Amino acid sequence: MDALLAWYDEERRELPWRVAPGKRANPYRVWLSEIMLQQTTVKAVIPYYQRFLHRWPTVKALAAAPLDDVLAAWAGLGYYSRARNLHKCAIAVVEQFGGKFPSTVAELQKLPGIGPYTANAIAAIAFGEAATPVDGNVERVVARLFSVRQPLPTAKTELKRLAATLTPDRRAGDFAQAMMDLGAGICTPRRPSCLVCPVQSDCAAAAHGMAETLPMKLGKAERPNRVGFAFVALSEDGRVLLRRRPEAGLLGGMLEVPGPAWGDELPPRKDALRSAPVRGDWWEVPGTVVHVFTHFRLEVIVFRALVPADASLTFWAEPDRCQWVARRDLHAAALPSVMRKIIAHALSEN
DNA sequence: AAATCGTGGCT
DNA sequence: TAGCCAAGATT
Repeated sequence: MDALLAWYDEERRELPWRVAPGKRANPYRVWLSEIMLQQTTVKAVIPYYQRFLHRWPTVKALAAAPLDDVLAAWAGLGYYSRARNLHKCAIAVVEQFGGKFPSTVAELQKLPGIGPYTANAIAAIAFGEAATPVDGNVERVVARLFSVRQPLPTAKTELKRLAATLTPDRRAGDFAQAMMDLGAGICTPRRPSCLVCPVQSDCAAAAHGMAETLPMKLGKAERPNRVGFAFVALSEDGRVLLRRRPEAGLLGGMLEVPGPAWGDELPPRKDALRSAPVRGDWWEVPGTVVHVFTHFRLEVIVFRALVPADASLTFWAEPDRCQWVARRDLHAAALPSVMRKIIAHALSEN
C-alpha cells in the first residue's frame, strides 16, 4: 500500500482542515471538520467550517457560546443533533480535559457525537495514532481490494477488520485520508477509474473487472409520505412568528413555523384552521412545499396572515415556545432548510 | 439492532 | 424524475 501514500503525496486534495503531508493537524480543527463531514459532502461543509472556525477559533470559545448561536450557525447543514453534541463535546473537553482533546480512540469515543469512525479519524489525523477510521469510502475501497461479496450492512465488521490490516504504523493519518480521497475521486460508487488507480495491482475486484459491482447492498425500505400545515404569521411591524422545537427528535432544538403535527393523511382545511397560532384572516398560499427527509417525504400546505403587532397567541400555539423574529433577522436564525422553504413560499408573491 | 436523523447534488 | 449518495452517531 506504499503506492497509496505516494499517490496521496502527489494528488492530495487541498482542504481547509488539512495540513501538509506528514504533519499533525490541530485536534480542534480535525474534530470540527469530522463532525461536519458525517454523512455530509465536502462541498457543503467547507463554508460552514470556515464560518465556525472564524467565529469560534478554539474549543474554549465554542464551549462558551450559547447553544442557540451554534444551532443558528449550523442551520442548513442538517442532522442537528450533531450541532447539539458539538456544543456538549466542546464543554466536556474544556471541563474534563482543560481544553485539550484526548488522544486515544477509547477516550475520544466517550465524548458526545464522537463514534467509532470519528474517534479513529481524530486519533490518526491529529495524534498520529495507528488508528483506522472506516467510513463509506473505506468500506467501498476495502470491499473491492479484498473482493468481499457479503452485502452491507452485514459486512461492516469484516470490512473494518480488513481495513485495519492495511493501516501502517507511520503516517496513519495520511493513510486514512488517502483512502478517503481514493474513494471520493477514483474508487467511486459508480464507474470507478480503475485504469488510473494507484492500487489497481493490489485490487482483487479490479482483477475480475467487477469493481463497480462491489460492495453489494441490501435493499432499503421505501419512504412514506407525510403531510402537514404551516402557519406563517406576519406582524404589521415586519416580524414572523416562530416556535422552538423540542430538544429531542427531528430538527431538535431548531425553530419552526407553527402548525399542527404532521400526519399520514391531510385533515380538512377547516380543522387545520382551527389550530392556527393567531387569530387572523388566513389565506392559503397556492401550491405546496415538498421536502424530502432521510426516512419520509413531507408535503406542506402553507397559510399566511397579516396580524397586528400585539396579536395574542392561541393556547395550542404553545406561546412559551414562540417568538417573533424580524424578517431581516431570519437569515441568522436557527431555521432548518425545510422551514426556510416554507417561509419563502409564504412570502412569494402569488 | 433496526430506526431515526437533513440536505443538496448528481444521474 | 426519482432514487442514490455523502468523512455516521445515537437509542
